[in-house]
This record gives sequence, structure tokens and C-alpha cells, in this order.
Amino acid sequence: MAIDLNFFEEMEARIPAGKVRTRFAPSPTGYMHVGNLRTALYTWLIARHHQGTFILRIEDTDQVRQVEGATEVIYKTLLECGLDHDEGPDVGGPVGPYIQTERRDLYGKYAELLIEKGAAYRCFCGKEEAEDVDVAAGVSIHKYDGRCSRLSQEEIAANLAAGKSFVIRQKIPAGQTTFHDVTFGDITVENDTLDDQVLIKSDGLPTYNFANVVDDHLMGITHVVRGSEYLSSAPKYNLLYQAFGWTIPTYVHCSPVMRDQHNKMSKRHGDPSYEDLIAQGYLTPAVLNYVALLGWAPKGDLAEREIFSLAELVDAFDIAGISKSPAIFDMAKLDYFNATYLRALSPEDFARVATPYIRQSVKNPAIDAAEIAALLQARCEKLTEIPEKVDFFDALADYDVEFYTNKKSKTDAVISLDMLEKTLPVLEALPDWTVDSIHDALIDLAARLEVKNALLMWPLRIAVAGKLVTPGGAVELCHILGKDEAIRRIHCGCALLRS
RNA sequence: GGCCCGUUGGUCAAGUGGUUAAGACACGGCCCUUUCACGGCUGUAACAUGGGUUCAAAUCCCGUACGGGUCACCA
Repeated sequence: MAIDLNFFEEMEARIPAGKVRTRFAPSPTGYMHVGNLRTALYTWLIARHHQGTFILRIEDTDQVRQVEGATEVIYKTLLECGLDHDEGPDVGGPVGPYIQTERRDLYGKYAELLIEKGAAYRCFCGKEEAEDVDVAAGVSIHKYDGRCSRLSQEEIAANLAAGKSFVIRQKIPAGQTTFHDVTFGDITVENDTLDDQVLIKSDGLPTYNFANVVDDHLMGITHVVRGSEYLSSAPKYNLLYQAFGWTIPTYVHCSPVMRDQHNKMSKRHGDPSYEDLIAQGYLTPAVLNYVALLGWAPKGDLAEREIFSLAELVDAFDIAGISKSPAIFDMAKLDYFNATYLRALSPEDFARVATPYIRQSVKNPAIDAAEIAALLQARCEKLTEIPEKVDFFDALADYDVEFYTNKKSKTDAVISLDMLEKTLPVLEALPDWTVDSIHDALIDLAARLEVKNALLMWPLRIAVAGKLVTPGGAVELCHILGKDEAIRRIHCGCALLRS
């Protein structure tokens, strides 16, 4: 079989040199795992930190796991997160195409080149001939014995002529292989523990491992960021790079994001994906910030800092800060980050994001959602908590008279009724209904009655809200409800207390 | 089972031979206060384990335990 050397030279000539180039290479599964998001983030961060190029490549060589619309999810998520790519299927670039199935002819040629170099061979064995070996009770491993690597040229030609289907396997040489990883250091393995892995499947498509090596090289990738589950295949990658005579990229393996001590985060086990988190009321920057810190920590002066915008992460990100051990995803800490981001929003921005949630339970158009939002901003960790916190604005639900009894405020039913009855005329007489006027009138009343503010405010707040815990105090709630409604509710409270 | 990797409070983590072993979340207490929050102050809590090396070890070496990964014509 003739090898067209010009082709390879042309491919080499396309590779941009001299700059950091990284790639995010997801398979289109239809959603973004948290672990994937973190990989994308780190990959993007490395590129941006070094003023390099960030590339999106779609790895869709698994024909049986195609999901409709899955690539759109990837574009949408990256866009939403601000992880913009410089090259990719949608924007093009010098080393395209950026979708693996569109590159399918390439891999075969490189596999042929490898055969030519003696680093790969055709294997005519069926799947069942490369059988499993039992090594212990219930445990079997799979290692091909390499018999086809010993086929003569005549036997190969005969098989080919007979139209027998084949795969192309990597020929692992004797010896040992050492590779370097940024996070794990140098790792050495004996080559005889490595399998003659399949490079090209019988359907002509490459396996992930082969496509990855070829594409990363052809796209000029300088830093390969991936999960630590690929750590054990790294030596085989090196052998491939060496066989081709290509420069080995910098490996950055990241330990997984775990749900608990034993399990990775997984959609299958009901763990939230990125889009689930957003639907649960988390803000994108908060999720990114938290995820960035799961498995990476800033160095030096920044070591005590936790809140980083994307731009600040670009500045601070250093691959030396990536940790080796897996990190457990802690929802409580995500809540904290989200709360912090929610509070950092300007009141206008907060009102804008909170209003849809407020309107889920407050339908009355006379009630000002922005005013409620102002009360909510310091009081919620997730936007989805909002509806149940504000449901009393629309309608006063039945509540327990016991609510009027509170130890700290020193109130009980008798005192509460007394306070409400004394509050009523004061509020009714108020000429204008502003937060300040209500506040001043009530504080003044408490002073005249010589009671603590709490003794007066507690019953009032219970009467207007019918809830033990409310966003905002009696004054704010009265104002939002409006004079008529507030007074009507106080009358209801009196009636309840008299019964 | 082989091979590879990991192990600092409940969680995320700083730490690179000499530190009172940071910080954050969570949890407890106090203050503030018109409920709850916010904010401020404060407390409990950690180097898996056994051996070395060294004047000195969370840091270096070896073993053990525990955990993870991998061993596909999946990625």
C-alpha cells in the first residue's frame, strides 16, 4: 500500500506554532457534567492565562451513543459560562474540521503510517478471539495476545484478499515508558502491562485514544487537560507520539469531582448537571467560581481568597495549583457562593433576576416586586427559595394564634391584642404611607407606651404576615401591603386573638 | 487480581525539612436587631498508620491500611 508523504507534510504545515493552544473535546451527551464543566473551565483558563488559543472539538466517534441536539447544549453552555472558543465547528479555524466524524479519513491514513513504521498492525481476529483472562474469582482482564502482529506479509495479503474485516492495533514495544504529568509528576510503567489497543475499529472509525492523539497533534494542542481516568492510558499515548516522532504535549490530569467518598458525580445517580444547577436557582458565575476551587487553589497572596470572577481567575490560574486527590462536591458550600454572588448584585440586577420567582407567588400587580426583592437580597441563598418566602403577600393564610406568643419579644396573646388595638388608630391616622412614616409612628408609639420596640413589632408582623419568619420586618411588610390591606390584616389578627 | 494514583478538621483546602499547622463552608456561642437573615466577634475540630533518614518530618524513604482509577472495536 502506497503512503502519500505529501499529505502528511501538508497536514504538518497547517499546525500553528509557538502559542499555547488548548482544547475542550467533549462527546455530545446532551448535558454538561459538573466534572466536564470544570475541565472546560481549566482548559479555557490555561489558554486565556497565556494569551493562547482555546479550541472546541466534538468527539462523536461513538456511533451508538449519538444524542439529538447534544452539540447545541455544548455551545449554549460554553456561551452562557463565558468560555468562548477561538476555533471550533461553528467558527472554523486553520486546523479543521473540528468534528471527529468529519475527520474520519484522516485517522486511517495515520494508522497506515504507523503500520509502515512498524508501530501498528492489522488484526483479523474477531472480538471473541481476543478473549478475557480470569485472574481471580469474578475478576477478568482483557489483554490481546498480539498474535496478528506475527502474521507474515503473505498471510496478511491473503486475509485482505479474502475480504476479512480487521482492526488496526498499536504494537507496544518491550521496555518501560515514563511520562510526565503536571499534577501527578513522573509516572513509569512496564510496557508489558500495556495492551495492544485498537486504534482503528472494524467500522473504519478511530477509537477515542487514537483520534485524540492524532487530533491533538494536528491541532497543535500544547496542554491536554483531562480526567485522571485517562492517566493509565497516557503511556500508550506517549508511545504513539514517539512512533510518529511528534512532540508530546503537556499533560494535566484532574482528579474527579465526587458526590461522596466513593462515587463520582453522575447524572445517572441523580447528581445535578450544570443545567440542573441553574434550574435549581444557582447563578452561573457562582457555579463557575465554586467549581474552579474544587480541585484547584490559588497560590501565594491569593491563597486565602475564594471569590473570583472569570477575569480574575484568568489572572490567578496556575496549573501548579491543581490538586491530586478527588474533591467532594459540597452543596452547602455552593449555597454559600451563590448567596455571596446574589448579594453582590446591584439592587436593580437582583430585582431583575428575582422578580420572576417573586411573581410565581405574588400575582397582585399592585404589589411592588422590586420592593420585595430589596428585602430578599440578603435573605436567600437560591432564587428558588423565593416563592415560598413571599406567598403571604397575595393572601393571608390561616395561622396559629400561638404565633403571637414569643419569648424573646416577651409577647403573648393578651399583650399582642393590646398592642394591635393600640397600633390600629395610629396607622389609620397616618396621612402618608411611607416606610419612614410608618416606622416613625410605630417607634414613637412604643416610646409613648414605654415598651420595647419588639413588644409592639412582633404582634404587628405576625398579624400582617401570618408567618413566624418573614423577609423584612413589620414596617416594610406594612408598606408593601398598602395601608388598607395592612389594616384589614390587623383587624383579622385582633379577631383571632379575641376568639 | 496486576498495574497506576491518592490520603491535612465533617467538606473545600494552604503548606515544598524548623509555623502557635492558614483560610473558607458547615456547626456552636456572643453582639447587633422589629422575626429571620445580613454584618461583626468568637469557639469546637485535622497531618490515615507503623518504621526509618535527620539536630529537626505534615513535608524525604520503605511497609501497612483505607480509598480511587485502569485492564473494551466506550469515550
